[in-house]
Amino acid sequence: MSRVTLKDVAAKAGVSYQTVSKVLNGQMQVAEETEARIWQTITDLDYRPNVSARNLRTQASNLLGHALPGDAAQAYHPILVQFMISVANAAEQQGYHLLSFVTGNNDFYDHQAYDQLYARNQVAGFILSNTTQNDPRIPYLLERVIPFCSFGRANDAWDFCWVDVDGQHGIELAASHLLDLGHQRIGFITWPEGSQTGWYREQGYLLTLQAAGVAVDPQWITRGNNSAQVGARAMSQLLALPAAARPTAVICVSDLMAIGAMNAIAAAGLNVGQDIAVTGFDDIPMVEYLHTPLTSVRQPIQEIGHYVVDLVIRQIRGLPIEQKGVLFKPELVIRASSHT
Amino acid sequence: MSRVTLKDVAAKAGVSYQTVSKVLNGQMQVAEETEARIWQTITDLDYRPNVSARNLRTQASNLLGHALPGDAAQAYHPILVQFMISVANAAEQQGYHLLSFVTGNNDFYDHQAYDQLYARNQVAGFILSNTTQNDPRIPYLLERVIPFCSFGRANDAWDFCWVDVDGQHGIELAASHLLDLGHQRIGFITWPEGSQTGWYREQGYLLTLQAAGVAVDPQWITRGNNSAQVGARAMSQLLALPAAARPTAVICVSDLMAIGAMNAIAAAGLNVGQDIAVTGFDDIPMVEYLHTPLTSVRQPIQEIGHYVVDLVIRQIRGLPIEQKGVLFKPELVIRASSHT
DNA sequence: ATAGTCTAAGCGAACGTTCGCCCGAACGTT
DNA sequence: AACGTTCGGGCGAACGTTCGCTTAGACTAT
Repeated sequence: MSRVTLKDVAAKAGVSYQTVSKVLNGQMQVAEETEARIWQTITDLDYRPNVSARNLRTQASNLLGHALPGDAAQAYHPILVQFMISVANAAEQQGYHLLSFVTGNNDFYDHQAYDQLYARNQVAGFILSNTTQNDPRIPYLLERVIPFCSFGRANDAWDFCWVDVDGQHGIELAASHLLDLGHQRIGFITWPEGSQTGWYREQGYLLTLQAAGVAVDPQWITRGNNSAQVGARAMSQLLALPAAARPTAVICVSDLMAIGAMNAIAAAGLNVGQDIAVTGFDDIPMVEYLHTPLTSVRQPIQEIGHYVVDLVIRQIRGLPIEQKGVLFKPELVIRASSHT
Repeated sequence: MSRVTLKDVAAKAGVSYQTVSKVLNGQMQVAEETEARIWQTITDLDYRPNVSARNLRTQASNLLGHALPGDAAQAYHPILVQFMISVANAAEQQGYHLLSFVTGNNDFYDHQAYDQLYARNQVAGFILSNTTQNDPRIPYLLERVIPFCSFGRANDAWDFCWVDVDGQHGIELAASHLLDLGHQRIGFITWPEGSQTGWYREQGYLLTLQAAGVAVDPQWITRGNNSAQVGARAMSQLLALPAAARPTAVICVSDLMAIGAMNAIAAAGLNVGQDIAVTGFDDIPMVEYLHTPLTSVRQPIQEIGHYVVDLVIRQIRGLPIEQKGVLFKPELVIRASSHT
């Protein structure tokens, strides 16, 4: 436990403890000489302010809450750790820390846990990830005027802070790249309808092909949950199409699905990159070293984390916010899976 | 901010606020009737105790610190998220929360951040992951009598709390399985020397082969960092051995390396599972759906997380600890990569 | 009837800060 | 010489709890 307090420092420096507090908080009403002496005493005694006392007095908290998916099995969100790291880094630069919690009863979007943490003054605000369309957390937090920022968009009608990656642009990059390579029949493996993220990416796919004068065959679009298994099944369906309709390239909305698709291609005796081009999304560390290295869309996760934190803290501190929603442009990392 | 306090509840219930506190903390000196009335008032007003005030008064904290690797690039620790989830779950069952922090200056084992958090009374103890041999954090924390528990062992001479997976046993399972299938020349792709985790796993490899009467050729053992790239390179080296010495099966100490090895096998025109058997370690969600599904050793990460939390909290609360170090047995999940 | 025990609840204090207000001294202005 | 201003620093109070001690009243035992 932190033994040395303000009073100890004050006693040794020969001032009142409130004066020490002033020095710590930079309220410049202290003579330079005195201030220097106090600082010296602080380092001499290795004094550290007590967080609870400070938070109690200021009615604040230096913690930002971030929910983890409560069920470990469904937890395969490949860039979650990277996101958390960038968030933690950014938060710490501003004197905040990250509180990771799981929501009860396997219900990731349960607002109880959010309510609890905020009402008890444990956290000053929240960072949301895995945001979905109609995400119930958002109206809940908005209504209570609880500071938060989401990684990911939700309903357009809701006026809240978010940062997202421009998935439409990411898929545009992939699609343009494939068109440039001469592909005309391009498949699209995506999530079930209703996914907002999926919708944006699909727009990128549809609009780019349309702009290139390619008529999209509805059979080219296959949907399923985010798993390699679904990717493989979807790819098999595409391969089963008659030769005239069969895609020569496939865009996947996640690396996981792309890996499954590549499996299915190999299982069918075809070569990824030569017979069929494949692109993924996320650029998880492993895809660089797959049998055929995977072309993938990389999100600027570092910047996103920093911006998310900035937006929450601005709300907490009551600072002005220029733009409530911000899109970051991803980049396309081209590898052999789309290059021959 | 939490508007309603003990005094508000007390006023409405017609008692002193200290009495309300007694009810909250179950100090049974309150008449049943009064207690019921107070509980009713608490729910009526939706009262939540202020965490900072409580922590200040009790000189405690309800937070457990856990360091994330500060550098996102090296952060590909596939089961880290699952570990965190199990830890957060277990902690919350005991009224604690998880504070995730990054250590400064890309030095994961920097003790400054630990010191800072503990001295400021921000956390009550720590959970260590990515523990290494000679891990400087351990003597540091021990010396200051800061409660902590490590996921992973370190120096045998150090007397501290840890929970680990029995890697030796895990590799024994893999090796026995391969021996049962008739393999005699079994390669081993592992981390550089000096890794304690690697050493245990290597023991499992060496002892199992030895017990089966197989003389291990030193050339079968290849080392490198934990990446698919290194796995591929190591596998290429093994494949380049003269036919009489070339392994017919390979045990990898991580799935990532196993994936790299499978790449190299495919690139050499051979078939995983038929020409060469491969096993991994971690059983990350994806390996089930690779081109050839990967046989892998699965760690009971849920139990590990719960036990780690239990050990820290016992230290914090001064409860007895029966056993300072605990090993959990992993299981082998057999798939096609070692099965035909 | 008196002393002793028990129960329910109240009260003051403290945890370590920060905040706002006050005050004395020194200085400059008219 | 009287007055306003600034500067450096002190002081009391408060944030919302928990803890230990005290006490009024009721009950029991002698």
